[in-house]
Amino acid sequence: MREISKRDRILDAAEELFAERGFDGVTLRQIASSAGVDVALANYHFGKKLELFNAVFERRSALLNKSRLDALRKVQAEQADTGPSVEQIIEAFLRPLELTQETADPGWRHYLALIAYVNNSTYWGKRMMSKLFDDLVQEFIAALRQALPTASDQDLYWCYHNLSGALTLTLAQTERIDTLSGGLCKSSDFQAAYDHMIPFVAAGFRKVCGAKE
Amino acid sequence: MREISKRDRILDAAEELFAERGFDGVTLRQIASSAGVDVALANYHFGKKLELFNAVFERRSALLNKSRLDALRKVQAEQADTGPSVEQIIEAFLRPLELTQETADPGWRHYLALIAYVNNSTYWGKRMMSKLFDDLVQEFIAALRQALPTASDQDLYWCYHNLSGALTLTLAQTERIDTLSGGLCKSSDFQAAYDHMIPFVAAGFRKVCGAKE
DNA sequence: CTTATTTTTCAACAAGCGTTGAATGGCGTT
DNA sequence: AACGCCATTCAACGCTTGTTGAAAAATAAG
Repeated sequence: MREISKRDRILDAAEELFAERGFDGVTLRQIASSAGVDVALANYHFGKKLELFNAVFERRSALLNKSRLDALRKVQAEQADTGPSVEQIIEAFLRPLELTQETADPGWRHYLALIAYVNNSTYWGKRMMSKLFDDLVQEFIAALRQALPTASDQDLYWCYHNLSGALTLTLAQTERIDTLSGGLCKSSDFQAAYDHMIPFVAAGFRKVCGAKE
Repeated sequence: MREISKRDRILDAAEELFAERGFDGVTLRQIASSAGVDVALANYHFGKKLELFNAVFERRSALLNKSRLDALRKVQAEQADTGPSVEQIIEAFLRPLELTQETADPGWRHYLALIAYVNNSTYWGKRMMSKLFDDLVQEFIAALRQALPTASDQDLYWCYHNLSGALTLTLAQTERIDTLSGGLCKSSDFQAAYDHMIPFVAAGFRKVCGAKE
């Protein structure tokens, strides 16, 4: 069993704490303490606090984007003639996020909550989301445009906005749905969330963007 | 034209800044400076920083809840025989939030962004959302349960979760959809957002919770 | 073993934080 | 005009913050 380097322990601790309390709600001393290292070590490895935040945000983004894009390419290849259905595209958009549930690493869960925090904030979203996730999103929207040839771009983007919102709240894992439902639904159960989200969102896309009958 | 009291100016400034940067991202000195008052005045009127945060969050909640509940009661009275449709219920849930666009007061916009911030955070959500908004939400879910008599409660709550997510991201007004769509969609245009969200979400509810054909 | 390099800790800095008690101001009542 | 009462400011407190340069420890190289 490989030892985890102190550098990685700092990233892990920062990931968890930033996800829980945001950039300003966490001090470098809390991070260092949680990682079991001196406070100056974060500065040595990553520079300023903001650079540590960026490092955390970027660490897993490439891997995540690749696994989602791979899923899209796969259904596109399988349905090379007709093109993938709306459900298949949304499935490819969401299911790779479950990857985080299977691995033993709890860091993925914290990371997804961090994405939700950034995506829901004007201030942080502008600084961090576009650079890392815009290309991927436009790929998926292009696929949806093909699956819904009668859709206007405006309708398409508003529908994506609804999907993005439902996803963001899921990633945030706020446990609010647990309370509201009296324990019937669990924020930690991504699979159940996506099982419901995929048909929900697909029906929404078809209704708003589908061919008028 | 009535002068705005310094007490209210503090609430307004705090509302705007908390919505933008979160509880920990704002200092009392920034709030005081933005309100044009001394830093000690916030403490005189509201006590600790956290109490000011609570005061901001509670200030508009009763009025907002009333206007949404009134909208629900109205469609329920209009459709006393059959009960309101899914679309009508969701319309009553969302449209009152537009109220904020018509009034000249920009505070409502900041307030809704603050709700989004709180609702998307595990930490703040647990402390602030339930107390003020649970009763209202359960009212709407009860109405939806009646409109969708074949639905299981679990399906119902997951669908509400999707609605809540789409709404939360809308309230956050992150302008991310503006960028993605190349200006075609505007975060500031609540009406366009709800025009698309209502049919989108209604179709989702029907798909997941509707009678199997 | 010695040296060179990287990693980690130590100790401290200036700046900014939330908060407070005392002083000041304005304003209606007597 | 003197009083009392809020509202507001002033000045300062003890504490925590992010950051840094130098010391120490660990690791790698010769």
